[in-house]
Amino acid sequence: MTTPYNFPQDTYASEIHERFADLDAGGETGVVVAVAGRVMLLRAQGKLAFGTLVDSSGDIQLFALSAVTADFEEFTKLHLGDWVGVTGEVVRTKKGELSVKVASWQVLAEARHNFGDKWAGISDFDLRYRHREADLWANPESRQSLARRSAVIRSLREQLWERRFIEVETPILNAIPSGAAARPFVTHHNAFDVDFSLRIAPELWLKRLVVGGFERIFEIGRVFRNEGVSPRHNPEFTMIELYVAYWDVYDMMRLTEEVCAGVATSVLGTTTFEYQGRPLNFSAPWARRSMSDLVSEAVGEEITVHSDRARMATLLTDRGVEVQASWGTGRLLMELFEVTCEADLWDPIFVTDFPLEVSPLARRHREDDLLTERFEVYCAGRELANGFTELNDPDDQRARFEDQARLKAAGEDETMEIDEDYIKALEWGLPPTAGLGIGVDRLAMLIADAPNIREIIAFPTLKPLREG
RNA sequence: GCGCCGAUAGCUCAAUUGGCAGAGCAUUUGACUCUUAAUCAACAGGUUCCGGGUUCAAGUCCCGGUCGGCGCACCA
Repeated sequence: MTTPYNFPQDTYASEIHERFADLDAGGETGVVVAVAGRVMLLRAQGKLAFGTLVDSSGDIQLFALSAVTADFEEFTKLHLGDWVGVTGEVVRTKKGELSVKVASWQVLAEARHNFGDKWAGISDFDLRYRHREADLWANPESRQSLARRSAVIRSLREQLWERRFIEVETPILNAIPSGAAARPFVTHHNAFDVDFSLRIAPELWLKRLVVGGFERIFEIGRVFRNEGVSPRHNPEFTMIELYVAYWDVYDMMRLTEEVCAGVATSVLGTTTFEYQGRPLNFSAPWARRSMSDLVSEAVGEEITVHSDRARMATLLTDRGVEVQASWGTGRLLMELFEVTCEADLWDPIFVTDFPLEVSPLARRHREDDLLTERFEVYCAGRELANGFTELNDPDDQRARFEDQARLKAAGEDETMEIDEDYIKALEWGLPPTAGLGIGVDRLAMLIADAPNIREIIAFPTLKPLREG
């Protein structure tokens, strides 16, 4: 079948509804429009036919008559899902349905597969994710989820632009993956004959740009972590990281709650909304609690990084966690937090004062040597963001990397590698700086009320089907 | 990677205790000048995810595998 190379569409379904809302049943307008979309319903009835044309804005009825419509017989044989371009007058039928009275029409593209049951659509997860294009068309809520994701990212950019941030890009191919504790994907560069890792975080590169003089920067980009999938984890996901010179973690907390609340306002028009049937309040300011406060409350006794290690280990063992010999009180505190608190945190909250032991890139707390000026935001029982006053002392940074190396030697799987280039960058002078990372997919999940991260990723990572 | 659950027509789903594999929609054919998930009539549509096994008989029971969902782990 030869199909046209273009079609002079001049309006959308929703525009027709807005413009001719007042037209009476049986009324004519004399206005000829050219609309395009897919035919999703078709009711042929002898010498009349009614179709429902769906475009990106909504739907409009097509009203075809054998006396008026070119190639009427063929029109009645259109398949559901076919793209058509239609030209005709806007009328309202006797029964009151606003319609385009089809004068001429053409198939723009055939649909050789159907879009599922016209009532139930497509619900099989495997089919939906492997052929997302069909899911997106068949299930408007899928399209809405992705549209909301897009609106979230747009809002983030706009709010940062308003605050004089500039957007930058840093390498995805890295000789040394760093900036987080995670296993990387490894790939190979042929010309250099060397292996590169896909980035697990852009963090170190971004701070090097601050050293270079960019005082307010952000990057929105894909990061890759070689780990399992879950309703909240995709091996490649989108992260926004931003850095502000001269700020500390407390300045960054204010920005975090403002920007996230701003996203909710611009996408949903409110900072109070429902996530999975439960009210969620994004209104700033957000609660702030130290990790040790939360843990102490949960276990019913005072626990801090200065607590007795054996006691903390016992508390963890009682809760079924296998305690490693290499863990200090900092790691134990965080493990306790994860076991006793994380899942119960619903409205966004800054969990502050992270142990130094688990925060190799964050600056030492000004009031406690075993803590850092680091927070993580938890919301709906999961981590949403991570921020801190950046460690800008090259000597301390070297010592932290060396601690990581010791952990690796002690058998820890995921630790940071010593990055000499990064230490050298710090030696050129990183001003006091605060940094923030937000999991964009997770933020989008909350805003789009998506139960599963795959819903807000256009093409989530799937296991390929094996041959045979 | 481990555990639980699932996979039946293009789509959405049925199928009693192990007893001839079905419906609606879509497709095909026909009727119909105001339909709204149009209606009516008819035809067609199956490697019951794949491979073994038990049985007179397997969609159903058993074993192995594939993919997916959820939980755990890994990870944030």
